[in-house]
Formats: sequence, structure tokens, C-alpha cells
Amino acid sequence: MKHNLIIADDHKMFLDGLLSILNTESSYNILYTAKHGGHVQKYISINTEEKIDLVITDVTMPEVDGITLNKWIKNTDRNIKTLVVSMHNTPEIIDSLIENNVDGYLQKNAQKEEFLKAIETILGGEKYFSKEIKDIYLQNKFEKNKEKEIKLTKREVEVISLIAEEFTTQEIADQLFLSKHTIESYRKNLITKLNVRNLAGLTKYAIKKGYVS
Amino acid sequence: MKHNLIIADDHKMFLDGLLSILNTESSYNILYTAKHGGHVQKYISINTEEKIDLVITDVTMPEVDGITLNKWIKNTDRNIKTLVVSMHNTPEIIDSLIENNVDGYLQKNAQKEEFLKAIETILGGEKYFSKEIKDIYLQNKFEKNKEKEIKLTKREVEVISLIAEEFTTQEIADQLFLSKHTIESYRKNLITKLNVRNLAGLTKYAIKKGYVS
DNA sequence: GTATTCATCCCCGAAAACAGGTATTTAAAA
DNA sequence: TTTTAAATACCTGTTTTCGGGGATGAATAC
Repeated sequence: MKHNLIIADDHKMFLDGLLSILNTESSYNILYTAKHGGHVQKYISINTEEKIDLVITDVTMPEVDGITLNKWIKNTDRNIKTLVVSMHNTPEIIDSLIENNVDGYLQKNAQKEEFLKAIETILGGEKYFSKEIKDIYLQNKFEKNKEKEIKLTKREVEVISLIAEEFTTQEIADQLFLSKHTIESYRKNLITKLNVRNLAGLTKYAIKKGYVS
Repeated sequence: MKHNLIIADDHKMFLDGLLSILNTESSYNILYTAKHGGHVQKYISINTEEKIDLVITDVTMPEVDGITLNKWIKNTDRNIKTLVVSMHNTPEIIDSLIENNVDGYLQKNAQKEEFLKAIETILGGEKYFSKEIKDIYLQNKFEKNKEKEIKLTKREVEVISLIAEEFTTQEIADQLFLSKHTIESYRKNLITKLNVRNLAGLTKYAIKKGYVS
């Protein structure tokens, strides 16, 4: 049984290349090609009865881009797979697409073999991402996690250290020549910032970080 | 200049042996021998002007024993050295004597050479204890320290663990199916027992002991 | 040059912790 | 068997923490 494909890309050259690859394979039936996402949306909306297996789309297109198109398709209940093919691969684009359940992502400079493999994989129900894309995605994820790493200011470290050394708010205020309200604020902020519940949590954090022994 | 000695021992055989050893040394002058401590006390009390350098005494004697005698001698201002010689060496006896500033302690089965060495050492102003006695004393000290080590009961460990896991008193009570008053008691006892000031201290202890990570 | 972060200070009310006891029952140890 | 230790529970206060706000000046970053 043939699979029905739709292709959206505003670069004629790339579109032709892709078509020539797909035409060597007898199992793919190109239903429709479009220059931007809006056309694809319209086509899908009209042909409600037609089985559409896969939409291959570029990211950068006039009017309705690939990101929007993918999101739109995944919001239908038609079980249409999506394969995004792009020239520029920013982490933001990849992130957004994966967040919206895209089925695959390739760079445009991919080889014929990889295109066919990606399409096959996706039609088989699995996801396909090129190695480069996976790397970009993960690298970005790690960096974001790093950003999420809680950074305490000098003062906060001072305060949490003294807290873990069993001093009360008032005592810490006296030692640092600050108002007790200030220390209270620090304690409160630390509890929120470090996502703990109380002194015990603060103390554990301080020990883990080596602020106290 | 000869040193003046007094010997107290209710075992004639040992007394004779000791005398024979000391008589081979021309520098010791045996002032007096007694069968129990009371006689020594009386002798010392009466002869206030006489220089008495050393009292060698047994521990187990009728009426006034060696421990009492040592204590009594050390309470005078006569600077009289004491050497205790005993058959049975319990840590309690050794402890008590050292506590009361005894100058030496030997086992009765010591060799002639050790006796002489002990006496010389003591008369020279230093303390002398046989190796065995030192070992018994230290071993006992270590054990007592171990006893002093704070031991938490099973329940206390449970409670301090939960405290360090940032649960409140009420939450811990609920988890252990106990009254919140009970947990409050535990928290309070722990603070006292572990000599800390607050939750932070309890948490640090729990971490050090590996109750939480 | 404006937005954000840092350091600082303040208020309030509820909840929890802290300090200082006492008391009962049970189990273990001396 | 008497004493001691452990586990449990309660009472009365005071202090501290916690969670929710808001505010301001100075420095830093974009």
C-alpha cells in the first residue's frame, strides 16, 4: 500500500530534488506540493477523507512557516506525521518543534539515503532526527539546565552559612550589622530559591556546597 | 643522702621480699613497716619533723586500705611520694589512685629491677606505672569515652532522620502515628542530647551519621 | 538608558520551634 | 526485685520561622 505524502517548500530547487528522490521509490505517492504552510493547511482541511501519511516541510516559508504548520497538523486528529527539513537549525526551532511532537527533523544537506531512511522510520511509527540535530538539541538542553543551576549571591552564601552554623536570625543580623528583617528576607529568599522547606533544607544545601562542615 | 621509706603491707612474705630487695641498696632507709594504713597514718602524724620520702603500700589491707592511705597522704602538705603495689588491678582502683595523685603503681609480680626502677623514678620526682597498669588505665578510659558517646535510640534516629528530611513535627507525628507532643519531646531531647541549638544542628548531626543525604 | 539584579529594610499573621518542665507504661538491666 | 532506660504524652510560655506581601537605592547588564 502506497503512502501519501505532502511536501511544503518555497525553494523550487530543493523541492525538485526531493521529488526526484521520492519518485525513484514506487511506494510514495506525492499528493500535493506547496510553497508555504497555508496551502497545506487548506489542502488538509478540504480533503478530510483522504489518508495523508506524512507532511515534509521546510521551516522558513512565507506566511505560514514550518513551525506553525507542524503545530497545526499535530492539533488535528488526523494522525499525520511531520518531517521538518531545514537549512538553519537553531536550538529554539528544534526545541519548539520537539515540544510540538514533530516526527522528524533533517538538515537540508542530508544525503538521499538519510532522507529515505528518515521517511521510512517515521512512516514506521518512530521518530527520526539526524545526529547533528540530536546534538544541538541535547547541547541546548544541558546549557539550559546549567542556567537553571541556582546561583547564590555572596551575601546569600554568608547568610546560609551562618544559618547552618545554628545561629538565629537575630544573631546573624548582629554579626553582619544588618537589620533582622534583612536576614529574614534572605532566609525566605533562600528557601524559595533552593526549593527547600525549612532550616533543615538550608542546612543540607550548605553542607552539600561545603559552606559548613 | 639516704631516702626515708615506709612500707605498708599485711602480707608478711611480700613485705620480707621487698625489704630484702631494698636492703641490697644502701641508699634506702626503712623508717617503718606497717600491717595496715592506719598505722602509717599514725606514724606520719606523730613524726611531723621527720623527712618521709616515700610510702610503699598495698591496696588491700584491713581497716585502712591503700586507696584511703594514698588519699590521706596526698592531703597532707608533707610532700610524701606514694607507690602502690597490688595483686588485683581493677580499673576502678587505678582510676581512683591516679585521681588522687598517686606517684606510682606496680603489680606485685613485678621483678626486682622494676621495683628499684619505680622507686628511683618516683624519688626523682617523676611518676612510675608499669606497662600493664598503663594499659589497663587507658583501656578503661577509652571505654568510658565510648560510653560517653551519644547513643540515640531507634525512635530517636527515626525522628531525627525525618526532621533532617524537612518534615515538620506534625508531619512526623502523622507518619509515625504518634502525638505531636511526643515528637516535640523527641526533638527537644535530641537538641539537649546532641548539644546543638536548633534544627540546623540536628540536620548536621543526621548528615554526619548518614541518616540522611 | 532602561531593565534587571543585588542588597537592603519593613510589615503582618500563622505556624512551628524552642525551653522548661511533668507523667505513665513498659521493657530491660542490675 | 528494685532500678533504670525507653517510648509515649501533655502543659505553658516565649521566640523563631515561614509565607505572603511591598519598597528603595545602587550597581550591572542588555
